[in-house]
Amino acid sequence: MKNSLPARDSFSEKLADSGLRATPQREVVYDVLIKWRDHPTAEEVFARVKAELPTISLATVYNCLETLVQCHLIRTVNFERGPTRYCPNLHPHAHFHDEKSGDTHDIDLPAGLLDQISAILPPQYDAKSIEIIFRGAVGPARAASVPSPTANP
Amino acid sequence: MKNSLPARDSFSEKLADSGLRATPQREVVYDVLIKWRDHPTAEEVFARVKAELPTISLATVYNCLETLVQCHLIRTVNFERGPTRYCPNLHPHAHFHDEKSGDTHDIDLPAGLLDQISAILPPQYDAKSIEIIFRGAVGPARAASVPSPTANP
DNA sequence: AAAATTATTAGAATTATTCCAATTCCGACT
DNA sequence: AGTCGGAATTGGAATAATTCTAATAATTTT
Repeated sequence: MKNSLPARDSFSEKLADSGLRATPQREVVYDVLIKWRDHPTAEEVFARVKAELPTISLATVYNCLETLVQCHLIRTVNFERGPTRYCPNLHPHAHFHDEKSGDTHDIDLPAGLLDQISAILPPQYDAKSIEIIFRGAVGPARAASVPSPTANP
Repeated sequence: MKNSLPARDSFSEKLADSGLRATPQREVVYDVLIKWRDHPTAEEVFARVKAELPTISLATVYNCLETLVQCHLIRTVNFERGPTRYCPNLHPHAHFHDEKSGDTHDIDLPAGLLDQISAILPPQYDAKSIEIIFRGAVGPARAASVPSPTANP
């Protein structure tokens, strides 16, 4: 079975599209984001990348992150004052911020929802992107229609 | 004609609800937010408030803003890295960030939209609030069905 | 392989915010 | 009115996050 993600190829390609090179630092920064998809801060990325490239500097991590954002390989996430966080999920999705744990989860958006939301804008407004952020709590799995998973494989 | 906004009353009341006082500094900070509804930063609020209270300190502006947020008199707005901005509009609304001018406009939400959006969440997720941010351009009023404005009054 | 370009690095500088300790203010009680 | 105590304000120091700068290193081009 071959990997369905065109990640490695499109990684170099997307950089090349902007006339930039796929350096070891950029690769490892990107790999770290792909591997731990928990919306880390630049400092957290720095800590993780150092395991692989012990001599990398924080400035380089900032540079790489900025570069990857420019090339549309990753996105920034900003809610609450505080450090910017980074997200390699490029599909349209919302973020759910769990106020208890501080964790942020990606929420996939049903097709058409974004169009529906843009429809509320007055005609002069032309939205290039829409960001949706939920804040709240993630409870224990609520007993919904399925009574109990006991008999499930 | 009496003012339809219960602002001044509810201002003192909402503070009192939290056992806090309506000080001149808090009042002027709040007034400034009500008067210029352009989502200013703390520094901008500081500059505006100084016209009225020349001896106020930046620390006090931060304190007042924080206090007003606690009492649900204003809200914070955070998009882009950069300073937190403040908004006295408590009705459910989205923000449209004009990338040309840098201005942020409030967009009223039609009734039911927030419920509809929350409906996309898996059952364990309980959202206390939803934030919607548009980014894009506010163009000149688009000529839609009307072919040309030439003959228009 | 020299020149030119691009990328990385460490540290200084900047920005935004919070912390702290010292007054000042205000309301309750004498 | 005078005093006590908590609440609020203040200026400056401290911290956190990010950007800037100038020097070096790596890669590509000539």
